[in-house]
Amino acid sequence: MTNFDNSLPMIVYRTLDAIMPNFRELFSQYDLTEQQWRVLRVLWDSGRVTSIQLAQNTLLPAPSLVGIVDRLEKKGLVVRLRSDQDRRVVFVSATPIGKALGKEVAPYVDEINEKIQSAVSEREWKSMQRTLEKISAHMSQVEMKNASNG
Amino acid sequence: MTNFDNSLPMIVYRTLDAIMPNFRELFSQYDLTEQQWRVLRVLWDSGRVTSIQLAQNTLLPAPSLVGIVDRLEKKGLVVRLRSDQDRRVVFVSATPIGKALGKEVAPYVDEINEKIQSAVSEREWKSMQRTLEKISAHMSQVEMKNASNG
DNA sequence: ACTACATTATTCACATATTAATAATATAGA
DNA sequence: TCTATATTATTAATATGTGAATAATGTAGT
Repeated sequence: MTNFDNSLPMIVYRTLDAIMPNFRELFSQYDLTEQQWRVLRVLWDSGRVTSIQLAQNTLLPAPSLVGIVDRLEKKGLVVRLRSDQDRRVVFVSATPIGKALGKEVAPYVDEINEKIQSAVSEREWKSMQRTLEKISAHMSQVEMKNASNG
Repeated sequence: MTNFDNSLPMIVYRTLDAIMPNFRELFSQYDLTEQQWRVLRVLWDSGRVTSIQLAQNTLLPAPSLVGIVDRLEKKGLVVRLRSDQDRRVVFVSATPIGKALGKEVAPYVDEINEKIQSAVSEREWKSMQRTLEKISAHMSQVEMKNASNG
């Protein structure tokens, strides 16, 4: 059980359980989900972005993004625009209303993030971040789908 | 963006994206989801457990546990038993088959966990864990539901 | 131009997360 | 005993995650 409770997944899930309700409580006041806010946050300072870039920048899976962007579009916060150069590509961008909402919420998000960081020293924080990045680099399974050409 | 990419949620999600596929790949070989394995793992060395305890020990939300336990029960890996002392309470316990499966998978899970830990020194690991626990303690909103009696 | 393959976004099927509500049961107090 | 309230598990409604498949389009090579 020590083994289980001290595994990285459980450590990380406990952390998320502690911090995410703070964000969700905020976002619900603006009728946003956490994922919807992540999309707004990325579009807000990225101009227009393809679905693939959006997935990378928000860390949201592409199939989930379809529904998330659908709902944001229905609220008038973002728009989709098909590329002329490559008809497969779809650009997503925030509307003025979407950008305004993003900027309205951002200060409160920053506030929560600052409260989180204030729990530990800056050295502890950066150390933790480096440790998690080391682990990520060590564990990422790149396993190129079609690497039969080497 | 620096602010966004370096926020704890994004740091943590990047970590999960790097490590969780390793576990899921393993569990899928046994027709288990990650959540289903967490339930087996807890029941495996906890005997019988109420739904509330199961939620606490697995970190899975109670409403999700209903379906997860349903599916495990359908596979013959766990059983539900209503308490006689308190008819509201439902005990969940692993069947012999469930325990056997848990013990079969466990070594491979340990292997992945060891690989994860091997990415950093033991001092780094414990420091990271302490940092995240500090943050959790700092951010947990206890907000007792009915604290109108004080 | 044609064929084989790659890429992009989406759909599909299923499992889980989130929040609020509910049914069944328990418990304290008038 | 009766009533108000609390507790436990579950259901309901909606949103998202996961993995595989698909439609539309692009590209390289013949």
